[in-house]
Amino acid sequence: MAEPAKSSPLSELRIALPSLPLRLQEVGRFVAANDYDATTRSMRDLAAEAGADPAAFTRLAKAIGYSGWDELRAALTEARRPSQTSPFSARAKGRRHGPNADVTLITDKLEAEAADLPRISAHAIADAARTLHGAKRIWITGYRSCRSVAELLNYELRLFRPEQVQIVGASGPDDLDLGAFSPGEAVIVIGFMPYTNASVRVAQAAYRAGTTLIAIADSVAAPMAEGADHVLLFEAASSPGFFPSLTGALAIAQSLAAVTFSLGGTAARKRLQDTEARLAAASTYVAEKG
Amino acid sequence: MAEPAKSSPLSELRIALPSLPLRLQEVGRFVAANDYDATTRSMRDLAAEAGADPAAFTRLAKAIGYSGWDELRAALTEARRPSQTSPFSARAKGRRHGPNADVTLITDKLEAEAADLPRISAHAIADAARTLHGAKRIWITGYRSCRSVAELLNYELRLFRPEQVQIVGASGPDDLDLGAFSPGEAVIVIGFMPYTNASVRVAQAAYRAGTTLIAIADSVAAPMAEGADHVLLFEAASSPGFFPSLTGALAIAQSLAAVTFSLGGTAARKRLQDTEARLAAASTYVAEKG
DNA sequence: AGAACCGTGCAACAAATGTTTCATGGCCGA
DNA sequence: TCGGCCATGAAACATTTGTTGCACGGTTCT
Repeated sequence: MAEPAKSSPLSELRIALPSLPLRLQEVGRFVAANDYDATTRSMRDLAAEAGADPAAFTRLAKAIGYSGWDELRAALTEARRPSQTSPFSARAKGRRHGPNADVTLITDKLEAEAADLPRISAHAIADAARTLHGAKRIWITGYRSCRSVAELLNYELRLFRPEQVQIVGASGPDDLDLGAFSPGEAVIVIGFMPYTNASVRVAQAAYRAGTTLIAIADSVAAPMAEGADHVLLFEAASSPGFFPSLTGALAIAQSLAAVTFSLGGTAARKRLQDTEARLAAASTYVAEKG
Repeated sequence: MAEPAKSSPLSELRIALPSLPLRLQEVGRFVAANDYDATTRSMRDLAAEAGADPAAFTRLAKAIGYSGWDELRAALTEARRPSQTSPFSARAKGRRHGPNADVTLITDKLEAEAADLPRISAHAIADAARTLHGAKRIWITGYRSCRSVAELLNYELRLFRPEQVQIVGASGPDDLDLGAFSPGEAVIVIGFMPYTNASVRVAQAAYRAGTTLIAIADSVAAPMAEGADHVLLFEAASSPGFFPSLTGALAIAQSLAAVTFSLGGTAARKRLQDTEARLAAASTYVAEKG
């Protein structure tokens, strides 16, 4: 398992796709999108559903280096075969060094993050969401790496409450927004150790302004959690790697948005539909293929 | 006698098994034990491996109530189809509308996300990281909600490779950067369905420019994955909630950065220390209390 | 413009598929 | 022991499979 990994037939297909004739690209995409049917149903059957010529499948297979459709399909079925590789196999080998050290690192990291997720307090998130639901306005803060989480939360909340949500500092220096904080509003601060001075300043301003303060942090002792009405804890340091993990923080943010949306009921749903309709009208997204 | 509920073709088979002729029992057991091969390989092929007569398979199918082997195999194929069967029946059971509905939603969401993390391909990430390690320059793209993941990846990579990493469009319109792509560089595109037109444009530009294209997506059929040298898959839709989950994408990004850092060795470590020292000198962080 | 080329759909091909028939051999009841 | 029954394997069947040759239409190069 030391070699650069034999690429799966699907990735071979994907790599070759752009350099293929138009019609072959179509069927290639169809195969990639329906690879399970590709392994089970017949070539003519697939051709009928894809609205293409049966011969195109044979030609596609040959174009990406197989002797024919039969061989491509055989490769696909082998790739799909339920692997008997137990999730512990990688760990059982227990090699910390050598060519597989990277894979081991990733596996450990993912497993640690997966183990941390269920430890997040759902009750705390639900409570915080109720607060958000009642807030007149929602401010979101996160600096450095936490900025990414802040932006996702901002993005999702604005899908159904566009005028009431914004990132601190979005329209000018952060300091300008700090003065705008007022009671009845909610401020969300995201951070973990080492804590950024700026985030603590925001938290303190929020507290002094009498807003509802929600902290997403790695510890109740975090400085931005002081005086917070809600503290949502995640595990940042249990995962290996050179940098703390933000997976937990992101999961919290997503759940927070999901419950807030749920509390919003019909009104929120309508807002979301409006937003989606506007995006569709602007043809932001790639049209779905039939 | 009432007909047993025909849950799955396999259980039908198991029930009828004892009342079958000896030879048919053998074949039936073989099918039950190798149902994946039963759906993919041919009848004669199976017969050869089972050491039985091909006709026995037709007779088996008829004996348990199917019109022939074709129909039995079709039933087995449908039973094995991956998408519809969610690994967790949590979603199947009706969502409660009581006061605990929110907590249930969060718990389900976190559990689903935790279950998806270990399914991420560590090998694919390790391969992609090796590519990043050798890249002269790294471009990162992600639009709309994926922007958050893109920014985190950008942030972490810049900690130890500051001059060689940047987000597409960071210094002006995206289009300006597209022209700057050149071989030896790597372009990372993050996206999931529905796919943004802009991200597809970036992917195509990257492909045409001959850069190494790395796609972080929810499907190998994603348009930005076409022609990609590496595709890192995450599960976006398995988690409940009004919006797809980005937890998997974030986990991938973090692992990617971690392994790339690891490959960087001493040089990367030194760069990281320099960055940290600079941040400390600017007193970005709250001083640790003794 | 002419010619060479390529992508594409159609139709015919040989091979392989699932099914059925038939002959055989063993089993049990009369 | 004979006669009917049924399970079983081998071979012949019609169908479907994947493949390939061919002609048409469009593009590109000379």
